Amino acid sequence: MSQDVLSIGEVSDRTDVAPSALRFYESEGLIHATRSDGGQRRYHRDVLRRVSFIRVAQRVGLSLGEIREAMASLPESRTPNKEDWAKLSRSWRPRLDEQIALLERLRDRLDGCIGCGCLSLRVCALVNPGDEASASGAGPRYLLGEPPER
Amino acid sequence: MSQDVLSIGEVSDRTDVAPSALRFYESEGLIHATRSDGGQRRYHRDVLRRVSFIRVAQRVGLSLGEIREAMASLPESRTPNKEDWAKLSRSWRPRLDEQIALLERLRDRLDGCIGCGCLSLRVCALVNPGDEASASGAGPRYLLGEPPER
DNA sequence: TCTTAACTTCAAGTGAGCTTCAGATCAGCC
DNA sequence: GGCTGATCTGAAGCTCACTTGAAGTTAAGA
Repeated sequence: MSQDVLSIGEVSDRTDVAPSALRFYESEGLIHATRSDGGQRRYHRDVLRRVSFIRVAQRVGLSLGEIREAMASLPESRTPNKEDWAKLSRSWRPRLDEQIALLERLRDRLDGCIGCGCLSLRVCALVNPGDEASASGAGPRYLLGEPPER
Repeated sequence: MSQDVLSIGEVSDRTDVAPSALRFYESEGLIHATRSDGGQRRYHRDVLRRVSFIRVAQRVGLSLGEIREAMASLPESRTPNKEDWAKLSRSWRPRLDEQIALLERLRDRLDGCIGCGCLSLRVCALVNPGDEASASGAGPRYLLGEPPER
């Protein structure tokens, strides 16, 4: 088949994404397919990039909903080009930086913090890393010099 | 109540973990409680540390099953001390390092890779970061200098 | 033409990690 | 003793991201 259109099996083989997942993505509005005379899915090569984008975006931590939203910003009037995709994924940068920073904090504080009483408090930055208020406000007690609980 | 034993509400308040989740953890064998005469759960202060450990371990990416397994290595004969917990969490270090490295690779290659044709191939390291064979074997095509697909 | 692998749909199932609900009981305080 | 909020159990429900199954159809190669 492989000239201009791809069957679901070919897309599956080339993206390493199961046919069932591709059908699921279609049902969720993430990818699109035309149909053969007999009703089988026929994909434009473009879908390979979309599927790959989905997989990478998932690794970045995006939900399928967020990914659909992100892809909605691609140009509809023409096939998205390299720069369109690159622009889209550059927007992940802050998110990635944040995630990396979180993991590094986790790693670097592990030794000093895990065993201490502060872990039993809801204000600890390790336990509630997303809690900005606690991080800059009340603050992790072990950083503020409060005695551990026990 | 707060002297030596804690009610489920108190544990919930202090760990910011819902009572339903605490019951669930108990049913999964992750934490333990004694009972009052009337049958209500009574927790030893120790449970605060266990619950906090569970939450932090989840952030590191462990499943509840792995966490249960990890905690099984804690001494049963005595209340685990700071060093016991610290030792346990130090074992996360390689895992954290690995995760951080993965995200950094992702971040650093994003610009050069996302838009390129290699993303449609199953060998791309961004798409299949866990695939050791492809990473060191066939290798990401964009690194090997193959022309992009389109 | 025949064969058969690949494809179709729709509904139901999976697994992780909980939450919600209903109806009943418990515990702390006046 | 009585009130009221906290807690109990067990079953069912939920979200996410898919997979599986059944029963039937299509399409590519000999």
